[in-house]
Amino acid sequence: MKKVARTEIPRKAIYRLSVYSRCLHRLENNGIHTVSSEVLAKAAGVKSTQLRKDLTYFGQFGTRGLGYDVKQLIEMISERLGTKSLQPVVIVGIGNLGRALLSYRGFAQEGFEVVGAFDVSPSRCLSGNSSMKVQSMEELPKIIDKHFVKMAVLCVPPTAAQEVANQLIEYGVVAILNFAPIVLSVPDEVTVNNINLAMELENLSYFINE
Amino acid sequence: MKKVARTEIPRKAIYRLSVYSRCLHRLENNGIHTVSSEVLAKAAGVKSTQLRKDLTYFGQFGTRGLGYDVKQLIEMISERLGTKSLQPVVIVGIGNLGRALLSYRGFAQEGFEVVGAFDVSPSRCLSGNSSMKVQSMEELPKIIDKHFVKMAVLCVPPTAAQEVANQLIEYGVVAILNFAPIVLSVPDEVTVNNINLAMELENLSYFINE
DNA sequence: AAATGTGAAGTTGTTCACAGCT
DNA sequence: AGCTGTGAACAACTTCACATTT
Repeated sequence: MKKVARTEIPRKAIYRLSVYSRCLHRLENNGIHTVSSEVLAKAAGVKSTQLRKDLTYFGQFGTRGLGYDVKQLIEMISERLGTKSLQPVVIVGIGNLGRALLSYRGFAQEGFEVVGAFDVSPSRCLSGNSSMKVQSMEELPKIIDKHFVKMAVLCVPPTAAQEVANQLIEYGVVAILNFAPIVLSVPDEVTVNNINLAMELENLSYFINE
Repeated sequence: MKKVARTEIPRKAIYRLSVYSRCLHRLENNGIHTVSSEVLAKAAGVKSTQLRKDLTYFGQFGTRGLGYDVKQLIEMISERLGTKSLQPVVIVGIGNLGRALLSYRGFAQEGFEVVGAFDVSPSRCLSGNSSMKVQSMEELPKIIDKHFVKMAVLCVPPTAAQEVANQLIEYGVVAILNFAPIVLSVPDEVTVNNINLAMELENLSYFINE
């Protein structure tokens, strides 16, 4: 029975908030201080009515006849998304994908700090061009505790994914970005976002046939 | 006015087809030949009514009182998804992510063959543990032509993404898996699936706050 | 005049209830 | 009896139309 007030905000609206945020940053960099829903919506690839509706889920931020204050909207969104302060993240499973994510500069840019990289056999993982040391799974609880980690990126093989997820949750993680192609079963209070490359490709494949 | 009959199939249903397919393969490996919508739905993490509805978008495949023939359903789905034969794919932009995808074994497993890897400066890309040679962008049209490539994975920096997408489309690509965090504008007949790591993280971040 | 905010209408997707096979 | 297939009810999300504010 938690997130009562929040549940009524469509999940898709929250995704769009991220898009708006990116567009707003571009506008800000171009020295633009005020933007109408019409213009921002176009930049984000949505209808202006949808943008306005999305924003009203969180309050009223515009000035009628004028539009929205770019800086203020950015503030508001990053507050609502919880990206105002650096969010600590661990990456578990340093195979090809895990390694790529470790050296992905985007994390820091978007307000996430990778505070740990873990693998069952850390020695196997040539850490590549990343400076982060890969640690064994035994260190996981320590690091999660020390940095108050709430978020994990899961790149282990599908066979290990559920077990590792269970561990993460036990140690206090409440949000998992799951790259393993299986359906994780987790308690209600844990949020899982799945990224499944094979599924995306198969989906595209469908649309190729006419 | 194309895909008239297909447009009415919800895109989400097509994604779920991929999930069902994976579950069915697991069942098949366990020597199970027949499955009810109830059981398969549970494995896929959906309601049984939804599974049945999804399948009826494509026809009738079950036997009342009995269930579905596992093998036959697998056949049907792979046919509808267009994964019966190997689908050729090119990867453009061999940075960290591109390199990871190049050495990702999942592609072949799921019916996709990477027939080319491209980058503006191929020499920069230490091809890592993959055996595939990285080629310069000039080779792109040749390879697309030679292998009848319809699908591309786009891993270039956001500033280059639109331009490269335009090229791909010009050369005949009609489906793009886009990792660049921008909204690509493409003609109607081209399908784009976006994967945006930052957005997924931000989205999770929202759910961490209670 | 210009642009937001929002109830109501419309659209899309999901679940129910049950008829219809095997 | 058991389980699929499906029209109808329902729920979620999007778009419209317009009242409201600056």
